[in-house]
Amino acid sequence: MVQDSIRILQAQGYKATKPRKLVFEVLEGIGRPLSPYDIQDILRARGKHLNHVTIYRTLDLLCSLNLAHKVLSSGRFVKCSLAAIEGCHRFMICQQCGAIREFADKQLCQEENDFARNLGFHTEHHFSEFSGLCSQCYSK
Amino acid sequence: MVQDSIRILQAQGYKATKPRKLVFEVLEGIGRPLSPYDIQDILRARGKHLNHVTIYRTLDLLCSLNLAHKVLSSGRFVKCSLAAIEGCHRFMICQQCGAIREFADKQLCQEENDFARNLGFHTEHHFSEFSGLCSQCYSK
DNA sequence: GCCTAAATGCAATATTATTGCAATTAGCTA
DNA sequence: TAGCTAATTGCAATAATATTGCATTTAGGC
Ligand SMILES: [Mn+2]
Ligand SMILES: [Mn+2]
Ligand SMILES: [Zn+2]
Ligand SMILES: [Zn+2]
Repeated sequence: MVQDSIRILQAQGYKATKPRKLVFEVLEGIGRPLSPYDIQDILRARGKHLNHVTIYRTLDLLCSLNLAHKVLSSGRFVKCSLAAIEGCHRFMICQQCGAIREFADKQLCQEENDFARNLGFHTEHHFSEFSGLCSQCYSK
Repeated sequence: MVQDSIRILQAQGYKATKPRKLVFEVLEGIGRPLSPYDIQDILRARGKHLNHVTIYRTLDLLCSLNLAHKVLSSGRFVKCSLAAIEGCHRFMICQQCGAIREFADKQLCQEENDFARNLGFHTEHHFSEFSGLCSQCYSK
């Protein structure tokens, strides 16, 4: 819900502004990764006009609060679908249809952290995206 | 060695051109991730002038042959340091000093593939970057 | 040395992202 | 509810990153 996210913003001392609500509504409603300019176009089509700088700033804020994520392999943004689930949030992305699914797994993270630790590296965050075929596309 | 990589290019039917050697020399020599324009600047300082389009095209080629990789979290490029090692190549990147280390681990890949498979996803490639502290920076 | 497919350079253009500053607004307080 | 103020937004300029089509050059085979 947009409402929930807005409450989180406010709880952190950020204002619940109209532009922020609009950007979040788009991310929530569309469900797939969008570039800042995609978001601007979608809003324009709805008769709402936002400066792209505002959109960038809003996305930065949402990402900093883990309410959204930047998908690095495409440079686009999605709403986080895992709410308050701890640990690093990852994506599986179908290279055929573009479907994206977010997941988290503590054990996987732990194994990666341990592996890195053995090499002397202290991990604070994982970026991790799987590319492949979703079940639908695979069965074709 | 630049020589080895050039041989791989040729083995695939690509020409061993001067621009390609120059770009590869820079990646090899500098050792840390560089943007296409960084590479252009470095070459310019050495009295060599390459069009940025050529650099982009060379980097695309090198990446397609896994002789280099794009580090997605920064958008920069590094020479592959794992030569012919199978499986997906990952990075650990120190957020303090920028040191980058490439690694591969079959078991980690297998566990990730299995995990995704359980969710119905058939993985073809992992993209994965760890962010944290290298041993040097950690001990400070 | 010649030939040709492959690669490069160039110019234009598109896309993505950031900055400083003036104008506006959300949320607090009286 | 009106007024206040820090936070936020819009605007304009600019930077950084990336792609395209086409004319020119070049590597590598003959
Ligand atoms: Mn998430
Ligand atoms: Mn590699
Ligand atoms: Zn699919
Ligand atoms: Zn370090």
